[in-house]
Amino acid sequence: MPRAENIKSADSGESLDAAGFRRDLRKWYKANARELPWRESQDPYRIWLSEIMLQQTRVATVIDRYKEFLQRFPTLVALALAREEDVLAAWSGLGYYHRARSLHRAAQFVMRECNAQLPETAAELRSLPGIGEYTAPAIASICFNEPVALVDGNVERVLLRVLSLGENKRSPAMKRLHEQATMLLDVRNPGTHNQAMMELGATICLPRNPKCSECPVQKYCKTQGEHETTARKTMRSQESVYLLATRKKGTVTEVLMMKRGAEESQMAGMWELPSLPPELFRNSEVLLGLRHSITNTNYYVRVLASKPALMEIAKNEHGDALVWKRQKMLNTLPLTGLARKVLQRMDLLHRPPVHLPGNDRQQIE
DNA sequence: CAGTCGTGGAG
DNA sequence: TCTCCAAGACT
Repeated sequence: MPRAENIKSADSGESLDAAGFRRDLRKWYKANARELPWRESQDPYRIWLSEIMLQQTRVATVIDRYKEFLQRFPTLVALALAREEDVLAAWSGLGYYHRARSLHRAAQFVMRECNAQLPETAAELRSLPGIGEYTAPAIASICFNEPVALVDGNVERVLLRVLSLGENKRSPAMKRLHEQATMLLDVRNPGTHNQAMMELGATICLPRNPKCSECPVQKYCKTQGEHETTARKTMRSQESVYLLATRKKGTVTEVLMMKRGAEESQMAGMWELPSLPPELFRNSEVLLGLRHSITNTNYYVRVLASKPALMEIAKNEHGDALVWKRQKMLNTLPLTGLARKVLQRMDLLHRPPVHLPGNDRQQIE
């Protein structure tokens, strides 16, 4: 239990040595910053892309996908001129597909209305689709040196701990976090400072088991890692069954695929394997079984091998949505993450759809 | 403004 | 195995 004598919590910002905090944080960051692909330049398009990809997505997941995406769409103009289908294909498996659609729309807007130059202030950036309260100052500070603070999940956690503000999302303290972040901001190096705050949260001030002994700003911290966490929603379970049907046309292998409706709330317009009613196949022999969790639902997935009877059921269920797709073209489709996983595991998916200049290595098999 | 939107990896 | 949740945005 916190001590009631801790009377400084209400106006904690005042009692913190902001200048010292900034200095120690900056020194630590210069010595310990991870080398990440998006830290190799300040090119606005590249920083922008990285910020969108990193939304609710781990650094380790993003690194390769970021490089591949840049190979495929090297510039803002290249992205703007692409078809949405191809943008989604490059995003396949990353999740939160509205990010890819927004990115694409914003690129088209910037190309047309801004002479292909990204706006340079947080306020202007904020009006672009997909750029919100966090991403706008991130781009503005990193690319254009605008002295604006940001609060992402990392910064929020760092500030709550350093200032001992508790975790109640509805508390007035929560609303003042941006002011606190602004107070701490290094206005001469805003981009570096903002990244340092996030880096601290991502590598030292971890949600569970923070590494306080390694923390460069431990002496400024009121809680020393004590931090309550709120309970999460429990996961639900749901079973699902998919059909994996292939056929040969001469030497060409084809796979039966299905396109999700444009009005679907999840993964609209993306491709997946034809689904079958799970209740009919409780005891069927399974080609592949796996679990796939989406938001707060665990999907227990069974994939069945093709039989004529199953084809009939699928045809009745989905009709014209079913399309035979050439196996070699599958990696150019915007596949759902689950479809990608299944096809990958069945060895039906070849290397990523990236044509590397100067790398004409042939497909294996 | 609370709900919704994906996914994979760590512990 | 199961829970947690990551550089949020949008409605």
